[in-house]
Amino acid sequence: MDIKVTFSDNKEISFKEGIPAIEAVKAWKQEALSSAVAVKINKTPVDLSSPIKEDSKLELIDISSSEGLSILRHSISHVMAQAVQEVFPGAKVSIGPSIEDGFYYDFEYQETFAVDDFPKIEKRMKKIIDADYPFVREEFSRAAAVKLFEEKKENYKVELINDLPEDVQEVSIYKQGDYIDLCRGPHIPSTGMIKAFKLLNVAGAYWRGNENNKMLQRIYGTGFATEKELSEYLNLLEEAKKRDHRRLGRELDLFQVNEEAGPGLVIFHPKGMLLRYLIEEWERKEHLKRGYDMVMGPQILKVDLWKKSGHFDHYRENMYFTEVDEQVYGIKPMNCLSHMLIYKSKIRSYRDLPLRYFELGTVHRHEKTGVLHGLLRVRQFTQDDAHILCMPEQLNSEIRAIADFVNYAMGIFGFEYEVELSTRPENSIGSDEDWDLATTALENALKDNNITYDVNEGDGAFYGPKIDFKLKDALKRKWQCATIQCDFTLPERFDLNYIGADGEKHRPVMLHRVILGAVERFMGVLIEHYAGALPVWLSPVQCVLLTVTDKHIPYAETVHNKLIEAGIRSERYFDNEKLGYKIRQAQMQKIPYMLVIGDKEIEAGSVAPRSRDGKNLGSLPVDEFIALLQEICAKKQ
RNA sequence: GCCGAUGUAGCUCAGCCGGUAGAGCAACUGAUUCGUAAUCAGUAGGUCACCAGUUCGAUUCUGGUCAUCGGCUCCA
Repeated sequence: MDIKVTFSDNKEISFKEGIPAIEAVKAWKQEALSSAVAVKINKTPVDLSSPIKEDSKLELIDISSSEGLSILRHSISHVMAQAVQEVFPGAKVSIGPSIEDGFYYDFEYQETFAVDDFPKIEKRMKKIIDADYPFVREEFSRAAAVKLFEEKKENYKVELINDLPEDVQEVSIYKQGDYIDLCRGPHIPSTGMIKAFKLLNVAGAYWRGNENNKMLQRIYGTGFATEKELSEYLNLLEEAKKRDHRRLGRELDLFQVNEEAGPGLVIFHPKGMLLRYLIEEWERKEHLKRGYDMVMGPQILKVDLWKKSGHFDHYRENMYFTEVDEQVYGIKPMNCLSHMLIYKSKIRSYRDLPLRYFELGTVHRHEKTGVLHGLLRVRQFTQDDAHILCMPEQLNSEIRAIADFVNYAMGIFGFEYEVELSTRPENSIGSDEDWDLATTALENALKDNNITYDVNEGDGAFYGPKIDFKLKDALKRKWQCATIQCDFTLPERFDLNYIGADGEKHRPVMLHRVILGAVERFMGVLIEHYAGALPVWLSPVQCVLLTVTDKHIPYAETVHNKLIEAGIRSERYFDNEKLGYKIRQAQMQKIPYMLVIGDKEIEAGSVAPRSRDGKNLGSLPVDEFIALLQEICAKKQ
């Protein structure tokens, strides 16, 4: 029987039923095959060798597409697994998917793999690639597959098969050479198609991502269609290293994390503190503009209050405690408690709502040692925190206002972000009804505002669901900064009320939210985002005066005073060095403007600005330069 | 917390098989007074992360602790 195949250019060709996709493609466009890794038959990605069984739409998956690349990388991970098992007999395989920038494969092996083993493994991989083994797909019954992997002592694969849903009767396996792996596919036609790959690092990883399970050894690698793309990617990794905020923090003298002081505790140096001050000042003004009240609570509160809020039961392992006069106090890991007490200090009317309490609140959290990371993950940090107490019917507009605020703020810094809705976790407090209400409120607000979002099941806070805003840094890592959490529970536990229009008591709803998140983390992300070259309005030093010789110092002093007077953060660099040297130093400090002062400038009463991107702005009267800088700052550039 | 790696001068890094340490840059001093990314010379600087053990002797070997890095888990 003949079947009809429609290609991507809408051309239709008839074939015998069961013809391999690759043969059909040959009849259509032979040359398209050279860079095709797989095909989609009626939108389902399958191997090029797959038979076409019915009238179908056929699309090629090219190696240059993101889908094609991920198939290629998945295939490389199989080749790596084969190589690892050949080099290290007895190594057990588990899973090996493609990921955003490459792939990994998790192994169990009695000895530990080291980066030094990579050349051996890579050499073996090359051999496998040169042999050009085809990837052969076979269907197995569940039982036969279990038997096969049991014989091979691949207990992780057996576990994977046994955990498949009951209605799954058949599984597919892939072979290349002597290597057999349980895999859904699709794969590239043969190993010879792999042109560029590299193993990157080894790390421990829990089997199935569960910390109660055995830890396996994960080898990370990456692969590309061409050598050129691979080397571009490796260069990018090098570049990313250069903009690591920990390195820049030291080079630009912004902050330190000192072993003597303690892990995860940041010490801000003058320039770092100035940056922080500038961010915080901007934020305070933005909050006042948007109807927030500034408040401030104490750093420690009696343990009973933490018991009342539920933190003691659900967050204790992350908290620090201290004892004063035989009374136990909890050092705050969150700012909400004081804000609750402020609300409770008076009888509130529905006319008072919403109330928006804002605090740059410093909190302490006992984070596990292994997660600490520069400014991005610390044990003491300051949140730009606010708690909004409102009537349920005000939730939607409040959430909208926060989302607008976040959007505005991220726009200032030029960050892209993604939105996630996180739902009820296992260890949580409150009734199902309240969780439903809260989750629906967040969801509706997102929908009403046409905000696209993903759902993150079970990832909410213990007291309520949340909307997370994840922004992307220079290394494409996503960082949670802004978040909105909807909470019916704390108002209940603290018995918060307002008097409604009906004269009766009602329960307000609370939103917890942050815009930048933690100031420390945000600064870390900012530093990487700008590669240390902060915009002028945030630069701790906005311009530096460079004298050509000592005799230019008196004039440069008068210019400096004028700049300082005008509120510009100017620095003097009058050292007895050649101009080129001073420019290099200023350049490495990423100071936005270098003002060269020599005979010409003294004569003209001007400065000669050079921007850090290497442009000379010619000779400019001092007042004009001041006006220029002020204009740039006003535009938050 | 878990897996692995690492810890030598302010920074980046050498230091073979155990005999108490070097380089470049930075710093300091002097000379030089110079026009858009490194002037020259000299000087100083280290309990080799910390604590034990093995040894005649440990930066080097062994064990432990702490910290950092790459991941996992967790998270602002």
